Amino acid sequence: MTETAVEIKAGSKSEQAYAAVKARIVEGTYTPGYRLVLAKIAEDLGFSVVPVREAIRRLEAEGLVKFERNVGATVSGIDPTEYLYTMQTLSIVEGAATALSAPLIGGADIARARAVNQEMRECLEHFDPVRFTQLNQDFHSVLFEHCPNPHILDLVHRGWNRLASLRSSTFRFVPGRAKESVEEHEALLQLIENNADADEIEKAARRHRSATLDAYLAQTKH
Amino acid sequence: MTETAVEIKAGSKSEQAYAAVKARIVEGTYTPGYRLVLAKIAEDLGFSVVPVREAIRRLEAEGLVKFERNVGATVSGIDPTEYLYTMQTLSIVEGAATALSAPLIGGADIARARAVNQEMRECLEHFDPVRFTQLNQDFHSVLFEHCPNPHILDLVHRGWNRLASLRSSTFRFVPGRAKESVEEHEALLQLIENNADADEIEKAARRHRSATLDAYLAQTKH
DNA sequence: TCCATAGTTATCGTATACGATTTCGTACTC
DNA sequence: GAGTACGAAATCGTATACGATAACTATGGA
Repeated sequence: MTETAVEIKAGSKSEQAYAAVKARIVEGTYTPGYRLVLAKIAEDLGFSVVPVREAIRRLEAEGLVKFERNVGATVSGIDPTEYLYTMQTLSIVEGAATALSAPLIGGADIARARAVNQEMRECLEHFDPVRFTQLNQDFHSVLFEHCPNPHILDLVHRGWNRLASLRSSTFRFVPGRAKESVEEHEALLQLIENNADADEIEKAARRHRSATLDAYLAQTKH
Repeated sequence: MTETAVEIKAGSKSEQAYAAVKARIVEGTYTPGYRLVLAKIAEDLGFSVVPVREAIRRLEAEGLVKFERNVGATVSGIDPTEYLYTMQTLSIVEGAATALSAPLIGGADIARARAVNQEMRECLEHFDPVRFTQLNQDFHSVLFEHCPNPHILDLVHRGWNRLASLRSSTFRFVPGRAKESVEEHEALLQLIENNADADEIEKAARRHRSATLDAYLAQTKH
């Protein structure tokens, strides 16, 4: 009886394993290339391998893990090509998510987003890439929390997870982009506030993402 | 030695099971609501339940199957809300896929697409909804086969699979839409042929999908 | 007659076990 | 010394087995 709550929260071992491994990947404990040995993970968690296998397979479907037959699973890295694909896709689904959410975003949401954005500005000055990246996600979460289409929202989240291993790399490697980003946030908020055309909002949101991609490409091309 | 080819083709049992069940769902052998009993499927295929479980989980991740803990798996149906979400998402990703592919589509591709579209016209006259739906997919496959972003292409395919259970329902239930669709195909081809603006192509492709959704909504609203 | 409850059955969830495959290391040959 | 072949260790893939959970059925009481 006393443990019912815990059990409900825990869910099946397969799900626990999924959540555990995913968390380790997203938070960076398991870095790209890390070899995920089923038996080892199972032992760590105190489970058998069967639920762990299921978890890995699920992560594979989300692109976080590469699972090769009779060889094993490794944490997916993001090579430049993958990065391009992912950012391009994110640009599209974030654009759509923003446009769909915009009419549902109220004054309180805008205020919250502004507060987050303000904190991001401060992170710029104190040079705190980790917090900046977290806040960046928070900012967009505020925009998307009213998104009327859960499928699209799901695609956004998958993209974010896929990029998780690059945590704050843009901030570090593409100087100036972070500052631009903050300004684009404000511009986006104003468009939403003024009930701008859905098309215009979508384009702005898209560009916000693809500009980061472009900055990255410009940086790495030589 | 003689069986190597077969084994390679077969892949792991988990994959075989995935392919088998997916095929049965997409082709309509398992209709929405159908109860997928692990032991039964396993027996059918001659496997044990473990690889079948993995297969079902994968299908769940794609939205084709609903898997409830300690209850079992059923083939997902598409209620009007789900349909809306899926079509809206498809509209977005197909729009993007078309716009990205357009510059890579050559004269031969256009010709092929036109031939398919012509056959679709004939299906209209002979009233052949099944073939029409197949050709419709073929048409778009021609457009997308050069898509430079495999992630986006994957999203398109997932959407198609998700709609598979509704096979040809639009044709049947929304009179006139099929004819419109064929005309929009031709218009789309002309835009691509004339190297129209990417934006314009994207919008046309989007509208092509969302018009079907609108027709459906208009039909069901009363 | 209808509802509640206890027992039964069907099905799921996971552990364990073992055969299959790959990988790595070692010894042997050229 | 380099390359090949063989063998051992690690790891995966799947079958089987069993405990846990939920759905079903039948029985008794209101």
